[in-house]
Amino acid sequence: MVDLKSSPDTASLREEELRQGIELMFYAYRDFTGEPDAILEQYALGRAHHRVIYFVGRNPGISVTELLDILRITKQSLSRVLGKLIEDEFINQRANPADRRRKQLSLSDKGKALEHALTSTQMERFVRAYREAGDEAVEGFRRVLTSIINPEDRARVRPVTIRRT
Amino acid sequence: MVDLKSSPDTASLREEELRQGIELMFYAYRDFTGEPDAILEQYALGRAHHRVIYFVGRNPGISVTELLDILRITKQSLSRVLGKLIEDEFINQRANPADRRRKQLSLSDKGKALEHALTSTQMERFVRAYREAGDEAVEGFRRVLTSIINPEDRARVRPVTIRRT
DNA sequence: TAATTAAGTCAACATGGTTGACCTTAAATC
DNA sequence: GATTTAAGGTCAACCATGTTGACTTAATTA
Repeated sequence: MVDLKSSPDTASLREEELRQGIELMFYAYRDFTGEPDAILEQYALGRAHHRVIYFVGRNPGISVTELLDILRITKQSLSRVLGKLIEDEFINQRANPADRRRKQLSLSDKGKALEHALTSTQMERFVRAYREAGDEAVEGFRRVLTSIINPEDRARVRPVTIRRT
Repeated sequence: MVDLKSSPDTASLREEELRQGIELMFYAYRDFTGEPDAILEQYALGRAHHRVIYFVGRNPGISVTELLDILRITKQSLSRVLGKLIEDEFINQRANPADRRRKQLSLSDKGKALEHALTSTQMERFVRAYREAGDEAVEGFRRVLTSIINPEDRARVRPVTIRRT
């Protein structure tokens, strides 16, 4: 437990710092998802489809179960979203030859193009932010956000160890 | 425009760095909202109610229009959520004496208690993360996330200028 | 052969977004 | 004083994306 108040009426500096973190998360996430949402609308897709496209693109050959484990949604919820992406031919599936129950999901060329369009907007946002904030700040950003993630999931984010100079 | 690939087949180090930022945002936001969601369930409230409770608590006397401007949702969507919070007496409203069309929203004692319960879990997550990452990292985290926010909204996050020592 | 696992399906429902039309009250402006 | 504007609210319909629960099929493993 943490003492969040230092006096009855005034918020402590500590509390201000922590609330600032909370608000940064809210506003940053809101704006971070804004541009992709606008693109998705043109394809009659939503944010849920973006997440699937992103993680399939990032993990070619991923199975449905692995995808569920990343997204933390139910199979039924994924199936609606994934079904549409397969039907619209953004995503291909083929059986895993080693275990034919498993399906290997991957992006089609069309899917790769959309993934690029969506992710570009977010990458460009990070390019600007990293440039504005500086290399040292980027390292701090990574350290704090990694610690915000539940310990068991931290390894999911591939670490970038080599430093640019 | 930014060159996001340095070679046709292999993702560049630059692209890896940017994708790492994207994934940190996804996983951190997912876990950051997980604990409050569990508490909200006990009150038959959802994440939307949490956002309203948070920002009304943070800005006592805020008007509906100002709240809409923070949340970026429609009046109709807010009214459903806000209406329930008023009915359940988490939030009080009274007319602004200077302009009686405006309503001043504030948390009741019951609302403050819930706000505290919800926000505590997120503040404790930040306490741990700030401690793990260190003071220098915290400054970097703030700089990067601030730059991720659209410029016109950066001032919404109150800056913490005084450094702890 | 039996049990388990991966995947999928159907149905019903909840939450929290959206658009559009319309109303009331109060304040500001002509 | 009359008109316009602003703040807020309301009703209805719809949509996206999450949930639970029950059940099926095919393939692998014990």
